Amino acid sequence: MRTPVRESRADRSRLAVVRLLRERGTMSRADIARHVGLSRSTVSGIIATLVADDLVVELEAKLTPAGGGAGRPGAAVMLNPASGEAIGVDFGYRHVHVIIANVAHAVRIAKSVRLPVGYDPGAAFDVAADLVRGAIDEAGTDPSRILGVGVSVPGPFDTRRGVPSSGMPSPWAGIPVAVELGGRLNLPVLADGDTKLGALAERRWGAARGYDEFVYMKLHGGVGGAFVSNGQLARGVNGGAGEIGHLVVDATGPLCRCGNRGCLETFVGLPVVMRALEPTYGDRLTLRNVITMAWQGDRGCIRALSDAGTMAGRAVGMLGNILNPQSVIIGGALAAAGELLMGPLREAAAAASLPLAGDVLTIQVGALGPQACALGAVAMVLGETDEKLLAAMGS
Amino acid sequence: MRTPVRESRADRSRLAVVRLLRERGTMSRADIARHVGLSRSTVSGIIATLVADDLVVELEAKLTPAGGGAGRPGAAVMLNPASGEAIGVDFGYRHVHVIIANVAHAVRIAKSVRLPVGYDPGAAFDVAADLVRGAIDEAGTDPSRILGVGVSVPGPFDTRRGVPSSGMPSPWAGIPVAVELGGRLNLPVLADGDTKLGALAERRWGAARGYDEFVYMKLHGGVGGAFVSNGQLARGVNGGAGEIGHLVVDATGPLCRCGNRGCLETFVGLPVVMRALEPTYGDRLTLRNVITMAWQGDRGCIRALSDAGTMAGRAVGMLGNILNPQSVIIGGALAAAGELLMGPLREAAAAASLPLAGDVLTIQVGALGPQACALGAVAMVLGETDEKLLAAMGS
DNA sequence: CCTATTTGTTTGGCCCTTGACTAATCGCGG
DNA sequence: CCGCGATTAGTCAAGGGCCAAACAAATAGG
Repeated sequence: MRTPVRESRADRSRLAVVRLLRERGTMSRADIARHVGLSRSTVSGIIATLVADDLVVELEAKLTPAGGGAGRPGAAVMLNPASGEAIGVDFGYRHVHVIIANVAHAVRIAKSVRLPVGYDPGAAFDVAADLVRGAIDEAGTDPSRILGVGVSVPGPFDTRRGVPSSGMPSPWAGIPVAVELGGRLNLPVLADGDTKLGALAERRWGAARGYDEFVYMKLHGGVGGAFVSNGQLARGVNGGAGEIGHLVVDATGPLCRCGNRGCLETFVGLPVVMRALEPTYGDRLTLRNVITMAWQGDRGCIRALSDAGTMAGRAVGMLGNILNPQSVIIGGALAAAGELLMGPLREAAAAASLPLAGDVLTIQVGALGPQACALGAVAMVLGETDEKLLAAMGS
Repeated sequence: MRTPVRESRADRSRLAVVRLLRERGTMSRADIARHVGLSRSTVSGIIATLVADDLVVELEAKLTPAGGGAGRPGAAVMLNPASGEAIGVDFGYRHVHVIIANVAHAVRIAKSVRLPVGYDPGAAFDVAADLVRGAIDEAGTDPSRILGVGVSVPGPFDTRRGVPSSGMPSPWAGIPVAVELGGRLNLPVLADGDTKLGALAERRWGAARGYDEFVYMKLHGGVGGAFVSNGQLARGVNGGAGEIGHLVVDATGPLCRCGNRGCLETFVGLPVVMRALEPTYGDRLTLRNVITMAWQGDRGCIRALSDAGTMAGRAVGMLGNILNPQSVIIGGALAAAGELLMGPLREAAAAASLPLAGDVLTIQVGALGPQACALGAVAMVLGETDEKLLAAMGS
């Protein structure tokens, strides 16, 4: 019971080559052959057809051979940057981010608009659609060259049904995101959960490049995450895999809206951290303020960040013990606190880790910052669109 | 950098067919073609070569066509049971189990010997080797027809290095199991961790048949487990993935040898349960006694099992929330307590579950009982041996 | 009996690999 | 500086694996 679509071997090979080029940028034909598992001669043929279709260009630059020392240098080939662009939309905790990137995954435009906390998705679609149109204008891109729009939605996402999962009460639950935004933009739209896309982006272009076993942890308005094992993103049955916000880190802790006590989300997460500082500093505080004040030595801010780090670290330790990843990548707005957060986090994680897991585990800050999820959305579009692109060119 | 071994497409196709037949038993050619993704004509050819090599036999029995109603019935083909047998050895908490099964995965012999708790692996190898030789004699199997021996070792296993992982202090840590037993038996030996093999067996022949997202939880001397997601077993970097014995279920609980407080293993697990009953019942109690006494209404025994179930259920809830599996399978000796354990377990799991995860999660007792790990060892041998078998026959 | 449906087999043709060959570079010794 | 072996990249011809399409066989249902 495989995929019922009958795609020829040739098409799948072309697809594999394009995907590889997308991930690695420029490569020689021999390099491609090694990575994709085809022979050099076959790859040469495939590249020839791709060049004929203007999907791939050959550069003058020569690449040093694989052996390092001697050997004929390879001719660099890459995806033709002019062959298309993809748009990433990230509906965040209180922003919408939009980026446009070309098929070589170079970001050309990045825009952002602030939204009120707890905004209504319906209104946000309108804002996002305007933002996207503005970005397209600004980039001067012909709409026909846009391969698609990827959307990052907060919280878990049910990929099978194509809507945000309706577990916790959320304004996004059950909203057909792709349909809503697709209708407004008249472009193909794909959607997935923010943490899954963040992990995808960090794996392709960020701190988890080449990792097959890692955990992505997003410390933001809420707390979420994603697990990659055997090089594959775990989704679970409903898209709930990786959702670590309600992992219990202290069974005697405060009540959580989920009905348990001491969920990670009751200790970490933007609103919790800010509320802890509110009695002292009032409610006009931003996270950016807190971080700079902490760097300047403010004890309260330091403590708020360090407490969050400690509890997150406990969760990291537990996840490390049961998943044994090579790395845990910390993303989300709180990650901007750097060592103020990561120091206590690492310490707590080390204390909770078994030697088996802890000895190999590295804990890193994500490399893509606030753009991670939007970049993941772009990556999703580029990955999913390859097939259509090739099919269209096949004529 | 794929696998450097160059195996021809033809070999891989043959392998896929054999693997499928191993999993499903008897099938028609058309059925195989659908499942393995090849065309009917190609499968016919492959089956012809396998029949010529005596690896596959065609039965007189006819199978009803896929459409249900009309259509020519298919000819049933299956692996030739006479083409080989595999041996599974399970080093348990205080037993060694040995089984012999043929390539159609029918168990022909099952033997078991008791060992002292905390036995020395060196001595256990001798016992196991004797047991295996005895089983071979009893089965009247020609040693040349034995494809290999699979060994199940307690605790995590580092597949890359081929030895039990050396995280917690364990008499098994670092022992080259395959070499030790292979030297004594002069047969090819493969080894892996007990929980990984238990999960493999439950997935192939037991309660998790066809599941691509599930958690296996072994409640035995220690507490361990395994995660399957996207149809693949998670191993992590060191084979530590799935090791849930030190998942913290109560941060204020008793100290654990790992240095944390309230690990699952401090509440569940055979020694803990028995020790709780020791003041009242003395130390001559066996788990079997406890279970029968509990069924007869003994409040102490009921409570001991129910307490274990409750704590295990908390862990199940947490794992369900972060992994979102379709099922959690409970194996190990404690699972024999049935509803006495599972009732409280299910209740605690339900209380801790988020709706997103809990609504789809089923919690079941493993179907293979104490043979699970030995059967997994057999499955491993059969799976790994296919390649050699085909290579040898290719001549 | 006839149609619809599915299975198993046969045949021409495409995709891919193997092996050999040429091209291009590095490192070495002279 | 030049020549030469070693090594790698890219291309070309021969052959094998696999598929699609057509066909024969076998059954259910009307």
